[in-house]
Amino acid sequence: MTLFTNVYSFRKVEEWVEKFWKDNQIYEKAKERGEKPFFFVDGPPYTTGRIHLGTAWNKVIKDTVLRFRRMQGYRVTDRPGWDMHGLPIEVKVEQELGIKEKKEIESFGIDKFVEKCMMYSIENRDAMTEQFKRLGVWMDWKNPYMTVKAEYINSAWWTVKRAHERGLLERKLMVVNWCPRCETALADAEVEYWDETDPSIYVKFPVKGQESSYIVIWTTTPWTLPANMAVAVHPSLEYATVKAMKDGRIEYLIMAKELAKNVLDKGKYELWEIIETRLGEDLVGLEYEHPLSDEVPLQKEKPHRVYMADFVSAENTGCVHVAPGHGLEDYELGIAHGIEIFNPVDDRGIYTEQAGKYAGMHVKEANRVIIEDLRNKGLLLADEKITHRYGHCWRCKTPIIYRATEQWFLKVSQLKDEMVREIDRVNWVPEWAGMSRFRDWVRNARDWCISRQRYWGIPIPVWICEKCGSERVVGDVNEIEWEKDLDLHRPWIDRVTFKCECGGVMRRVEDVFDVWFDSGVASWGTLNYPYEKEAFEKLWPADFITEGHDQTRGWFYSLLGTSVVAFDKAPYKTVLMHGFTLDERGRKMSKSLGNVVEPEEVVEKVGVDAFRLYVLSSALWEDLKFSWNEAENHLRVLNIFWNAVRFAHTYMSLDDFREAPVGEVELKTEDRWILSKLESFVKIANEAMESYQLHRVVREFSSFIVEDFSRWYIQLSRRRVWEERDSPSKISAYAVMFRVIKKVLLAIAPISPFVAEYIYQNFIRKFGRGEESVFFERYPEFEEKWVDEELERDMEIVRDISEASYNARQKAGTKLRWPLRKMIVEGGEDVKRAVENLEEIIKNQCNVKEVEYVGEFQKTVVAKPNYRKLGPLLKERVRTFVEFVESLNQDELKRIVESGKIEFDGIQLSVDEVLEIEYHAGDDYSVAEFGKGAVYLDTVLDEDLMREAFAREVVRRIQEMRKEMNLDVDEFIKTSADFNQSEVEGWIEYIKEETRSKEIIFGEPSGYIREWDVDGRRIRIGIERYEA
RNA sequence: GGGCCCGUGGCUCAGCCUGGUUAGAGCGUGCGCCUGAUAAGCGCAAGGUCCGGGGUUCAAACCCCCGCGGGCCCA
Repeated sequence: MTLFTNVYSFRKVEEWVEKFWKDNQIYEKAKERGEKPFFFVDGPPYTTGRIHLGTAWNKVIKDTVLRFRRMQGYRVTDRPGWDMHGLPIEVKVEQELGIKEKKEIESFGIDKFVEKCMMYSIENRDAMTEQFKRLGVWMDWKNPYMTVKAEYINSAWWTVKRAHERGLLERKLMVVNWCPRCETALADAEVEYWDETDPSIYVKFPVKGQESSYIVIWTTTPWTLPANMAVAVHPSLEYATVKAMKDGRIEYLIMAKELAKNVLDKGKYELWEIIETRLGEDLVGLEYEHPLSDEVPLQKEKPHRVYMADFVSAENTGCVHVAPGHGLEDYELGIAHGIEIFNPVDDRGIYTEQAGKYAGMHVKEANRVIIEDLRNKGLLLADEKITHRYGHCWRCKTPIIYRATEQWFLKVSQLKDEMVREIDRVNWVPEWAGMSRFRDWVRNARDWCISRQRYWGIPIPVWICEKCGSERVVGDVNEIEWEKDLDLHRPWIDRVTFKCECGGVMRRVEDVFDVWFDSGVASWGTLNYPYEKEAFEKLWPADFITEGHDQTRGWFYSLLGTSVVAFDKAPYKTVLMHGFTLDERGRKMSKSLGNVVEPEEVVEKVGVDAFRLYVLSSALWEDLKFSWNEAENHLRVLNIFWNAVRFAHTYMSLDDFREAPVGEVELKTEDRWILSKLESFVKIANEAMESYQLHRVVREFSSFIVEDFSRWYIQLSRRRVWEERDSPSKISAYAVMFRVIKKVLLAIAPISPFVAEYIYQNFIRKFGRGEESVFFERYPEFEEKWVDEELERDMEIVRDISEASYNARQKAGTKLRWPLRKMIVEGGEDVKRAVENLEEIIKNQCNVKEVEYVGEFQKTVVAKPNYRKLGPLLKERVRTFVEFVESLNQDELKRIVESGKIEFDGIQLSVDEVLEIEYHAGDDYSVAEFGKGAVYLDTVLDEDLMREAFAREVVRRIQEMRKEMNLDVDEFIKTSADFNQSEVEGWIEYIKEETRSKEIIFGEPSGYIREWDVDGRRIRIGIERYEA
């Protein structure tokens, strides 16, 4: 392939570079480089089988940071991780096998089921690995950490043992989120909330021994009523006993006073009055009969009373139905007062025999039956529907229930202070990610339920003696016999038993870990600690981790929790929190919305480098609204960069250029300027990379390449590359371009590695010396000695002046190709200095023969009377006023304008009102303003200028024709044209030189002939190859 | 209901931490220009209640408070 094709073909670049890296084992070599350790821990993606835009973004950030650190000379830990256990995969495998219930898994065979899960997760891992590689992510793909491996399981077991030793592991009855389909406990983090419509009922609980007297409660979960054990009221809330009539019957209802009207309306009571009020605390001890005691006979035996609780609020009825087996607050109240924790619901969400009439019924269908029963018994005060946010299982989307069950907990609520202390020591990017968001989350931390009643997970390493109940926590996989990773999983591990000191047999508890616990031990699991100790002792804690903001409550938290349990220390030093990927309108990407953009599609369309550049182009912690347009824009930036390099490459090749230090060549002003800008860019790039503000690097790169290098420096320098061989000015231009390209390349190599490596190999190493790979270079350092801030400021002004001059030309309709005699620049001292220092550049860029600075341009003030205002004011004197104004000379006018007032015939008038003031630069000048001044362009073309302009028009057209003929850049031609020689008199040599014409014949054109229209004038030009 | 974040031309985003000329860029639109890096590029123009309101200040897109809208997390 041609090394620098005229169009930047990212696909060819990627292919070439991929092959280069592979053939030369570049990654493997890079991995072995570096001195100081940089310990990175990969947040393990769950093995779903496909990466999405967010996962791609995540790994691109990681890869960029790691490449940057490598270029700084660090020895980087780049082990990727895979989160392979857990319900999501179990659910997928169940679907594949057509399994609907948990017990079918047992009949299918836990061993076969778990093997399937293993296979499935490995297949997914492989597919995702390929996707990540395609994004240029350099990680140790051959040696990832996997939560299913023995070494990793060992890390988890060891951690639990540590918790056990510190008294932080506890088995207790607790109300937990429960998925009745998956038949397991769920962590808070595994519950998803969305709107659900449920019953909203008001129920009357008969007060014991008082005819027609009731306590009114409200609930959205009628199915929990069979387990009702108490009613809670707020101690300081005012409660009323209401005498109410409905259908001719009188009832006495107890509820919060302020809510009574609302409740009674719902109950359609015809008449009512408050007969008594008392505080909640005075209701304590009041006994009532269970509303379903006929249906649930067990309830007849149990006591039911009113208790007070602070969690009660003045909503609904102010009396809260308490079922300690089905609610966390209920449970806590129950424990505090010794109320029985009654739970007549089994793992599948089906009532047990204890539920009497409802036994065998699913709780959700029982809702309806219970409501009917209450209605029939006259205990249903009102029956409505409510739409509210309700929790669901994150995997199978089944609505969760709350159940009191025996679970294993890590007592992290005891470690809150330590965790907060550690959070403060971490460098959070952005700062608020840790300081506000995460701190709040940790302050509310509850004990972490780490047990799940499932199959595909790390088995909880606790064995309990059947006889004496003593516990053994295994902290090392080698305490048991095993050969392969699967042996450590269920069901094989369940067959392992120990002999207890008492002579009994110890069996493992059947639970497996919450998957969040798996990834929570990653900071040492990735180092195989404690299976291997050396790396851990050298590296831990992590220098850097990064994940999306959902991981605040997820991985950031689980890592911190396990780490404080095990080491009383945060496992990371810097945490970068990034955003979510949304669609262009800011909505979540989802299959149902049909707005999912796959990373592959993007890479297909704009290439890996542009993709990476794009996703790193805006603040990382903000959500990324994916926009095709923006992605394509970044391809455009790379294309400009490519063209700039191609430009340099073309001429350096022709001249066999060899790298020359810019310190040893004669620099022109523009050279010193671009070198200064280059250093400013490098400085920002370093600072931004170091502080993980990757988007600043991207932005500075784009603006430096597009604005400074391509649009300005190369434009200023193009003529120099056409100078004769060995011209010092040409060599210095080459030297400067070489340095600029090299430093810029190195600076963005971590972000866009393919194009950087390509240019490095085919440009830098062609004209200069270099390492085997761009990634073996040091990240470019800021060299202050090249910075010239004054020059940068001057040039900024010059660019403004040039732009203004283009503007002025546009107004006057004078093409830039036409030379003009003179331009006057008006402005302050800084403008003066810029014009003086950079006069040549201005003349060149603005195509003027002379540029002159003035502090203030002499303008003519023109005052036009405003007749509409003058008429009513002056009536018949208007005419004399106008004559008066016309009689004023320039000095007088200026004075009047300055003072803002004009005296006429004894009255004072406001200039703003009666006159319209205009400033005329003179007909020959076209004016345009810029930030710090204005330019006045003399737009008159005299005959000399006309000839030059025409000559340039001709040159331009001959060039066009050369290109059409596909001539080589340095090929000579013979030119003929049908206009008169006198029209270009004085410019013939110029035309010959510019177009490499050996001769010009004025007469009938020959060779390749074209007719042109030059500003309305028809001319014919012919060119042909010159044969020497 | 609570915590955190975001709200800047039609669209995507800088700027806000550290207040200070006329609030920038790209895309899109219109009109031009340039061109041997040009299947490119460049300029100009139109387009902004910087979400709203209040406060602090000589001065607020920026700092503070209160709302509104969106996102994430939680209850």
